[in-house]
Order: sequence, then C-alpha cells, then structure tokens
Amino acid sequence: MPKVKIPNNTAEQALIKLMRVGDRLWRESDERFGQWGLTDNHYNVLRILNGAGEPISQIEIGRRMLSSRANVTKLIDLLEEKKFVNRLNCEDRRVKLIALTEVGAKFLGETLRQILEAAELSLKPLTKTEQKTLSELLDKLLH
Amino acid sequence: MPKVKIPNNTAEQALIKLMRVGDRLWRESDERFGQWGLTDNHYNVLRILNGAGEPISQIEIGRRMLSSRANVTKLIDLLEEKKFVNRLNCEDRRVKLIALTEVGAKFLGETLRQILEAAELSLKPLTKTEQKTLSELLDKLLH
DNA sequence: GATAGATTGTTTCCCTGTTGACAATTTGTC
DNA sequence: GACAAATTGTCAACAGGGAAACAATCTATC
Repeated sequence: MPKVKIPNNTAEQALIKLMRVGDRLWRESDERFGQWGLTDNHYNVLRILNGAGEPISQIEIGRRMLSSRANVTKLIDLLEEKKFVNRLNCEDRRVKLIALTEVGAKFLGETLRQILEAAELSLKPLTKTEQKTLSELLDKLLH
Repeated sequence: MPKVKIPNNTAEQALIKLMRVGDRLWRESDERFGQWGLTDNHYNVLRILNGAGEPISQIEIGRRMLSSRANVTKLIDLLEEKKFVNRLNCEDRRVKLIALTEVGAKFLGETLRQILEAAELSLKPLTKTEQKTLSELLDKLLH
C-alpha cells in the first residue's frame, strides 16, 4: 500500500489532541444532559442567561455561544416549552428578549452540583495546578 | 430575573474552554476541507490508513476515530468514489479491508503542507514550549 | 417623510452523525 | 456437525446544527 511520509509536527499533534479531547467532552456532556431531555447547548443557554443576569436577545445568545440565529430559535423553542425561559417583547419590535423563569432557575440550581462534579471528574487526571496551566494556555488560544 | 449563584470552579472553567477551543478548531478544520469536497473526518480516514501502513477493516477505522460503523460506511463510500481508497475482500468474508490508493496517497502528499501550515497558524499564540506543555496535559486527559 | 439598506427572528432545506434493524458470516458449545 | 451467540458492514429513520430565503422592523440618507 502506498504511504506518505509525514513529518512530526508539534503544533499539529497538539491540535489533534485538542480536537480529540474536545470531541470526547462534547459527547460526554451531551449524554449527561440527555437524562433531562436537553442537549448541552440547551443548558448552555440557561447558563448564559443566568450569567447575564438580565434578559438578552436571541442574537446575543447566539453570539455568546457561537451558534447561528436559526439554531438559537430552536433551542429557545424547547426551553420555552419546558417553561425554563420566556420570550419577552422588546421596545425594538424585531427583538425577543429571553428571560430565565423561576422554574428555569430552580432547575439550574438543582442540577448544578451534578454538573460541577462531572467536570471535576473529567479533569481528575490533572492536578489543580495543571488545570490552571491548561486554562491559561487555552486562554491564549481564544484570542 | 431570578439568578442562581454559581461558585467558581477551576475544573469547570478549564472544561468549558477546552470544549470551546475544540469546537472552534473543528469548525475551522471543516471549512478548510470543504474546498476539496471533504470533511475533516474523510481526511482523518486517509491519515489513519496512511499511518496504519496496511489495509485495515472499517470497524478498526471507526475505533481509531471514535466514529460509528454506519458512519464509516458513508465516509468510505465517498472516498471510494473519489478513488482515494479501495474496499478489498478479506479471508474473513464479513470484513472489507480498506486500502489507500496511489491517488489517495498523492492527494495526501499534495495537501499535507497546507494542513500542517494551518495547524501552525492555529497554535501560533503559543510558543513551541507551551505547545509541548499543552500536548502533555492533553495526553493525561486521553487516559 | 420616503426610500434603500441592515437587523432580528423564523422557516425550509440540507448535511453529518447516531441508533437500531437486517443479512451474511464466523465462533463457540453441546 | 448443529445451533445459538457474536461480529461486520449496510440501510433506513431520526436528531442536531448550518445556510439561505423570507417577513417584520429599525436606521440612515436624501
């Protein structure tokens, strides 16, 4: 079988590992949220709303989670159906402001511990110091 | 709007950044391979075959790239159509061995430089030493 | 103010990947 | 050897996400 000689490349090796680890984490994450009939992206929306502390527009949500407008519409559809968020009319009538409801906040509060424990578990192979180092290196990559 | 107090958590912050960076790299990667009518996963198959140095079964390909059997079938379908790989019959008649063709190897050789350059560019915010550190930390996470 | 251009959310269509069912084949056990 | 169980590849059905087209609305320029 023909074979191409591929030179060792520090950057590419790190890159491949990054993609591999990231991929695995997304899968695990998705599996975890499946138990509540959500995807990690749904949960992500709740976290973003909670972090914002005030209702924000769908497009702003999309910006913060690097997702398309179209997809945000679908995510909000489900979250609204579950009563976790509300669509509020805005002065600018093109915009729908998305607000976290009491139900949504309650859900966040109740599930948070489990999520944080899972995060600890995923990063357990690293010491706290190593986790900090990793965090700093990743910061540089998030331009 | 109700708000849940979320404690700072080193592990979760690192985790989120990992997922974010990984996600961005997948997108960039997909965009890059789009110019040849492939996805990054198609290219990944070629790399795996080249790395193996000999024909391997579809299920083995799936194992190495963490993808389902069904998806490997589709990936190989396209690669075979482009004459980049061949399906060979095996002694075990359930198995199809996948072999890289001359055309596939030529494609790999011609595109490789571009791929490696893109990797260098993506990791440019880090020094070589930092890239090595990152690589080592990620190794620990790939159990 | 009128009109062209941007912006926001929605809808539709498409692409990639997974799951589950299936047929063909192999392995293991009696 | 015969029959149950496991393995491999394929197919159909389905879900998540993106791009483009669309309507409603706002902004800017004249």
